[in-house]
Amino acid sequence: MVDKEEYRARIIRTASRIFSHYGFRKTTMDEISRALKKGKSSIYYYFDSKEEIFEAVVLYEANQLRRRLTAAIKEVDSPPDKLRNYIYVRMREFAKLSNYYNAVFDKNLDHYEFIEKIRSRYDREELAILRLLVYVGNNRGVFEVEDSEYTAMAIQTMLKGMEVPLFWRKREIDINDRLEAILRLIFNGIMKKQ
Amino acid sequence: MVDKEEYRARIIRTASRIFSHYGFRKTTMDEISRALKKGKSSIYYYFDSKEEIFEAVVLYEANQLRRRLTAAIKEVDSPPDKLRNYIYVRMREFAKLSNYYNAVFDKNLDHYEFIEKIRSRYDREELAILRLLVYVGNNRGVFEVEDSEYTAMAIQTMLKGMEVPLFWRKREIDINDRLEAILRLIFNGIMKKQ
DNA sequence: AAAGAGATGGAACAAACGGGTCGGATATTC
DNA sequence: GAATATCCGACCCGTTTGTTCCATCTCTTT
Repeated sequence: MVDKEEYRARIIRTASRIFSHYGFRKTTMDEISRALKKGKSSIYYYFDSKEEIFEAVVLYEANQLRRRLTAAIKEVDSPPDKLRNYIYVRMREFAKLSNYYNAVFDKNLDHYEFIEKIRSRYDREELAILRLLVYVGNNRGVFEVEDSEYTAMAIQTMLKGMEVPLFWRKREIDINDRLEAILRLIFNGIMKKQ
Repeated sequence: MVDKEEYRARIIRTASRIFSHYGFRKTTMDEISRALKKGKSSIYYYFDSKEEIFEAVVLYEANQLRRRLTAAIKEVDSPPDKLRNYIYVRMREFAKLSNYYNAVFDKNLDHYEFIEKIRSRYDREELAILRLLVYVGNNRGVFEVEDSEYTAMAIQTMLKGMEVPLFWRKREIDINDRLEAILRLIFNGIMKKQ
């Protein structure tokens, strides 16, 4: 009763590890159960289907992502450092998550409208974070922008733009260069000239 | 005629990329052919079976490994640096190769005696490299050991010991700590005290 | 342009795989 | 020892996948 929820969590963590490596399609229930040292059918006592596990995993990963991003921001104090940290961690984490995306875009993406939900909620949250960062930096006089809201949206657009090659290209070419370039662009366009 | 061999090489490189990510079992012929932008059946004009491709890939990777290891040694001059470089690169490359191993140990390992051949040949080569490294270091007075041969064997044993958690454990715990510890051990047991 | 070798891919197939079900075994709780 | 919670072996059946066959296509060579 009590530890049923705990066991669900354990399944989620284990499945997450395997999903993130092989994607949804290539991960089998047999593998998950073997990793848990349980019979395949036992898993169905905790979850109704493979997809349900996947949903739970995606939700779990989304929360992890949120945790890490907020941690990255709290780690440093100045707004530019916060922003840089945020972008770095975001890149790193999204790269790790790319297997989920590949899994989703493999085929039949119709079944995964729940991801869109998570996604759009995350978008709103991210925008709020960016807006706050820009706003505070502006107040402290280290940034100098007209409108925090629209600047935050512009930054988010760039970040989203960086996801595309991350999720669609095979060869991981120049990701770091690209990251540096975008950071330079953001900061040179945002930092107060003196 | 001429470029048939070239095309085989291209298939090997492409298949290698996919195999190294998903292992033998989870990699499908369809994936390989799609990555090559060819029909699935066309591949069979160049290779007789999936296993034959896999064999070619393993051979190819073994050669790559050799190349990188010798390069790592040539990169620096002093024997301790050479040894450290060698071990670092060995670790890194073996970690990358772990998927091949997982593929092999998945099931039916009986079919893969050709890997044992490659492996034992590689063992002999590695021992020769280590022996030479220790020997030269000894001559230059930076190492101080009784017998190069047996010292080299001891080092090789340690390195092999490090493969075990790499290939069998799920969570990649403390690999770097372990590496550092082993490096310290080797050097403190080997460096000339002054 | 005919012939023929080199190369390609669509379609079909048998075998294996894999998600999910079911009935019962085993453990735990009361 | 009944009741309940948890686990699993065996099975089902639609799908996947390695491989083959054969019709086509491309490009020399004659």
